[in-house]
Amino acid sequence: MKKTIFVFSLLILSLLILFRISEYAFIMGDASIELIIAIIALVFFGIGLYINKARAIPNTSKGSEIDTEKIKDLGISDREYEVLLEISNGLSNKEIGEKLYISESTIKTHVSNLLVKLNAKRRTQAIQKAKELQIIMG
Amino acid sequence: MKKTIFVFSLLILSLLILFRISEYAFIMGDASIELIIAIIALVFFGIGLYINKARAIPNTSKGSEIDTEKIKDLGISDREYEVLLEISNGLSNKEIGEKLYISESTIKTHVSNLLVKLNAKRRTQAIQKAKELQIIMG
DNA sequence: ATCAATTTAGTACTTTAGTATGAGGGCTAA
DNA sequence: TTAGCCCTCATACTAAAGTACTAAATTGAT
Repeated sequence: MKKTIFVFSLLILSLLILFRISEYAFIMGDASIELIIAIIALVFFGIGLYINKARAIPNTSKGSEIDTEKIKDLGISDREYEVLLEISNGLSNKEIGEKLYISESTIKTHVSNLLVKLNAKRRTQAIQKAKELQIIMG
Repeated sequence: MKKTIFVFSLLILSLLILFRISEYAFIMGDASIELIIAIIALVFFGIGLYINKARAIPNTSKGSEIDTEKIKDLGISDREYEVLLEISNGLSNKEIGEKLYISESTIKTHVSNLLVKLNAKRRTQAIQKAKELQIIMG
């Protein structure tokens, strides 16, 4: 939700800025207008790409966005979610610790909390449940 | 592949057309340049959206089929594949054994073989690699 | 400033997972 | 029939994973 708002704000902002640039184009002369148009085309092309990247990558046909709300409902903290992602990438506790620059011991704490919150007995089950709940991508 | 070529051809064509339009803009007068820029922005925004949609769809509809050939190429046997599926369902070795009516010890053998064949160190990594190879569904 | 939640980390312990090896029986193609 | 793979199971390990605490520093909100 916040992301969508952010993206559209950015879009509007870009529009305003580009109109500003187009005013300068009058001063600079007609020769550079085509270049500015090309830049505008590229920028909006990029924005178009970015927006769909955020919502088009995942598993099934349409409703494949990550349910940020559900993560909060489950009481999963930011750090716990990071750990969850690394678990689904197949990393061991030790490897996750090294990647996030914290001790393996801390990872164990996070994992234990995750298992309770996801009602899972094992990390593999946590992966499966997290996918069902659409809080991670398959 | 053909789609990508088509899309990029369309992109280049659009660019040429838009430059043509920009020439008319000189004739039409400076007042409409901002409008043309807006149109260009919108068009390329749309193209950006379309491209990612075009590559997101095959990722789901086409890419969600199981590659039976690859399973054989990896030398994964029928029984091993069954075990792999249960692993991705989050079951423990003991639970898999009970479900398939064989001992946990046998499951361990299958799992060990799977890990070698999938070049994985852990069962979680095996899940991730199996997905990458499209031999199981996400 | 205080309260609640988060993040970090430790110890000590139990439980799964995974490795290495051996071994018997079944099926199939040469 | 023999060579080769597959499935089964076992023992004896080692290595991860997970539990159950305790506890301190940080941060955000009231």
